[in-house]
Amino acid sequence: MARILVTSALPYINGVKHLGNLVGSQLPADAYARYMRGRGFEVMFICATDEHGTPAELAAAKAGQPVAEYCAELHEVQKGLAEGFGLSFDHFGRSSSARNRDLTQHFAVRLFENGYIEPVAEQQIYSKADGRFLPDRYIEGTCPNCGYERARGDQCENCTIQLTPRELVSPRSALSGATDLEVRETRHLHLRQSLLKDDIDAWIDTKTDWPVLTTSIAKKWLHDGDGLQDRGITRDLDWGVPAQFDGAPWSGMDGKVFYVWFDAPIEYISATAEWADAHGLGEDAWQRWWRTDAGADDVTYVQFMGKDNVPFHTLSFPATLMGSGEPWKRVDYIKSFNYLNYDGGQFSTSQGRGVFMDDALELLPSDYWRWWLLSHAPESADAEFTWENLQASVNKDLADVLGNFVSRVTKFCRSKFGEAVPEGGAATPLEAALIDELAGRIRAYETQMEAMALRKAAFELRSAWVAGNEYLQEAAPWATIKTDPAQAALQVRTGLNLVRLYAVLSQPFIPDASARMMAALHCIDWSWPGDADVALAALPPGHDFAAPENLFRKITDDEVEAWRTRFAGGRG
RNA sequence: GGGCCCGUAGCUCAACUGGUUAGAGCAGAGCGCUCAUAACGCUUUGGUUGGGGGUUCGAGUCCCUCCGGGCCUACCA
Repeated sequence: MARILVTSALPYINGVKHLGNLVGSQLPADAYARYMRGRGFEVMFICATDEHGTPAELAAAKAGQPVAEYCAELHEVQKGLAEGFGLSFDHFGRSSSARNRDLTQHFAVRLFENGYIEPVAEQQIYSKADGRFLPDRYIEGTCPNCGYERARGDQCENCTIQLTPRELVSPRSALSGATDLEVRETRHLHLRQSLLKDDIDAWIDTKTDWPVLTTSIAKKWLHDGDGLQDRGITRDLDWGVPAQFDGAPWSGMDGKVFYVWFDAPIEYISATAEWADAHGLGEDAWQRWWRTDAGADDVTYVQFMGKDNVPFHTLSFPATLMGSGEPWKRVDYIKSFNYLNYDGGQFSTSQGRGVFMDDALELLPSDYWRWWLLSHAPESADAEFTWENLQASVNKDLADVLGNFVSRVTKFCRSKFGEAVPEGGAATPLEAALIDELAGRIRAYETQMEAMALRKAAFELRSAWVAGNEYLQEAAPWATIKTDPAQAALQVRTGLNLVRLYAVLSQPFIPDASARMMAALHCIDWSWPGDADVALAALPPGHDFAAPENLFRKITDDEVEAWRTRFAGGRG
């Protein structure tokens, strides 16, 4: 049977992620992975923290911690939050792992041997006061074009002109404000992706089913200006995968590390190896997911990411894999997302604007967030988070349509028949119509989930919930029971089976609620509904259950008001 | 500057390669039900598809233009 490999873009290490980050990669990847597992596929769902790079060093310095310690701590924080949101990773790794160091160095050697890496001498700005080379955007100065005094070394935010640090008037370090900057010559390794441009271009051309967002970004980079450019893949930092190591076929890279965007995607592979290590499995256990010479040919590989990550996943990472000359599995589908905005503006990590993962779990159970985020995922355009919208979705969809359905069925049964599935009655055209309706919804839901169309899948799921309420209203067992108790029993039995069906279908979106529904039904049968009529007979007469407490509470107007004020800006 | 995306009902969104009268959910109005979390069901009011021009038997969909919003532009990740 085909296997599904799912990776989520790696969340960066420098702090708790906001809901926009979550909905752009990890959460939809989780829903997809859960769905595929539910359908019976063998799934490997991989994520990790992305721990290298300048921002990590700066965040550690700000926290007054050694960078390794800082990353270890934040990794645990992010891991805990992922669990809190029910993200069902098979492994949540770290790009700073030994596995990733070894594999990153391995790829670099292979690329060098094949002529896709070369050392290049560059001039860079060194800050003596900071004791380090400064990336262009960490240099500030006055824009030579418009006179804006806080222009960055790569671009002036005021007049948008492209700059180099040496063009800035009175340049200074954005870190310390130091002005004793000097130009130093330094050598770096470059990934010669320009040599692979045509191969990548041809490969992208075969991906006609990818989102426009994905391919248009890739094509832009491939064809804009002089086409795909070579890229420096080393940096003058302490924290990262060392670029000089035993067996390196070059010299002079002492004190340098690989660029974070070189090693981060490799961590997808390394994290799978970390998974194998953690389970005491051999090399073949992870290689069958990644090496086409070790069985990965029947793997379908899907990546989830925000649109800002697309260039690295469509160009530089494929270039790394292709240039290695080794049989690595390449991505089959890239699902990319637009941005989620917060109440009329952008979520901002630096400004603390918006709702962050830790805040969210403090306010409401994860299912509430999962439902809103997934049913409003920014698939076709940027989407907007508002508290009113969250309130409306949670109260109406979860509490009223689904939660109340479970409540009315289980409590009615308890009061009239006791807490066991009642026996008797025979199906009528009413049940046949319900089955028809559900069969259509289930097939549509499958189609949308397989296409990773989360909003549409959520709509089909909700429609299936609504069908239960429509059925109950028409069947009206509270009236039937007065004249035909056996028929009322059939209607209630149908309702109880609908609860189980909803638990199975809803699990990718609201796993905790699904688990509670199944627990209340004393049921462990999570089998996917192939035929709706079979699915509605899963719980036989006599099967006992326990009517659950309300599955969802409602969000009050007072809470909405309080939260809007609290999260307007200036977090912590 | 260049490129890409978007603009559809009060709100959030649909509408396969152009094809009947532009559809849902929420909000609003009316009716019904009373098992259930004052929940549910049925009916219903809202649109000159951002403006203008063009192609076509036919345009939300294609072309031009203008307005508005967003993203990217390679050293943040």
